[in-house]
Amino acid sequence: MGGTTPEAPRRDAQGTRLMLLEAASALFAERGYERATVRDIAERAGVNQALLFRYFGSKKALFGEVVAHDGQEQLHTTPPRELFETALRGMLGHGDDRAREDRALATLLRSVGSGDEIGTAVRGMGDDYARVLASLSSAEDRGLRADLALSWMLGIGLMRVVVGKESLAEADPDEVCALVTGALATLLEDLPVTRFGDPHTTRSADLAR
Amino acid sequence: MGGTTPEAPRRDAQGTRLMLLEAASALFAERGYERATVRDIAERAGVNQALLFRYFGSKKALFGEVVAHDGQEQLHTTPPRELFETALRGMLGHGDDRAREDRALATLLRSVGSGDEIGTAVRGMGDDYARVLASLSSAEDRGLRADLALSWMLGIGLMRVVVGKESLAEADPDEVCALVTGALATLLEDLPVTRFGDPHTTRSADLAR
DNA sequence: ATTATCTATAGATCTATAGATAATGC
DNA sequence: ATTATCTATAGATCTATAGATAATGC
Repeated sequence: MGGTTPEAPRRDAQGTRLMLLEAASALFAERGYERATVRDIAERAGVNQALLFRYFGSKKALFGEVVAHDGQEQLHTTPPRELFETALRGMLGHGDDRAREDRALATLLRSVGSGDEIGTAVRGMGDDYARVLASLSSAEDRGLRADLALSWMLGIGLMRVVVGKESLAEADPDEVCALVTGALATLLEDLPVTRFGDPHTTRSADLAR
Repeated sequence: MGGTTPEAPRRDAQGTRLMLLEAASALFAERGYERATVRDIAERAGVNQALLFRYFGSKKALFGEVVAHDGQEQLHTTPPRELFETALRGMLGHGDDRAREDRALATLLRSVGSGDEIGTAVRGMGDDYARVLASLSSAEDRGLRADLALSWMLGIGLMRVVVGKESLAEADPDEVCALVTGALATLLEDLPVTRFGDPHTTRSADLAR
């Protein structure tokens, strides 16, 4: 996390912007919109908090950029068929070594109930995920089925990341994936089912990172 | 909702306490812990905000009482086998005519990410639900399976109540129940499966209220 | 007299801005 | 000279408390 400081010049608007974006991405995912204060974000980025407003205008605008960027990143780097399992494994992984792509849904979760405008920003990301998942079914109600699958993933993230339920936190991610994808096979017929202990399907998502 | 004002005496500590509890229950479910301010709660109860601190000590303590009470109410009035579908239908119902029992999980959802102490208060309720659901399976990993089922219910509530996804909001509750309980049949073998259009299973939960 | 209720306000945040300071590029 | 960065602070909340006011019971 810290080792890649790119030896930036002392005055670099573009670099400072990126530092703020990265710090905001991490803190929003960690604490949600409201509890991540602009002062905390600026401090983590190593700059003064006034710069946040200079470069992004407002806290809300910064949040919008973070959500859009992080969400798109995971969507664009993951094949549709693997999206569900990749995102699910991102949720099941440990909070500390969470990669940037995996923050997107955690940010959504932790920012729930932070006002309507935030909800709107967050809804766009959910829509993008649901659209991809809907392509995995040919049923007439595939939109509903995709939303149900996404709901499950978010619910698991909710229990794991936010509520901190032990049985989910300590469970073998392979076993969780197997149970979930097995049950979901009736909903999304084109979803690859993780078989418990199958080295190919269980590894492919990990390698994709 | 409003019509049952019991013509209370003008000075009634016990009555005021209950008014505050009811107002807090509604507002916490509507906005979550942080966005429901003590002033809003007091105003809704029709009393001065200082009384909230007199009768409950702190906002956190009030939240704890609300969560404990509302959660227990639904758990005690619903048979285990019907708990999942009843709670799920409570999530799918409209926000306005939400009954008191159905607020419990909505409160949990909207208060996500509101600090560790709130998370702890809320975790207790989740544990109670999970314990009941675990009794519906005889598998060795029934704890995990129950948590996964609860996760799904919360995730659906998240999409429906908080994110406001249309396809879930507008979908026929019967159809949603059928899809979910069908997929969950592999997880909790003792869960009654809602068949689409079956008058008995689809009504029983509604009558239970 | 007791005590439920209200007034007034302390004290702690948090977002956002105006304007001063200082590091760079010419 | 330009502009990235920082200082200082306005202005808006929100929780919580101390003490005044007023409605009840004896």
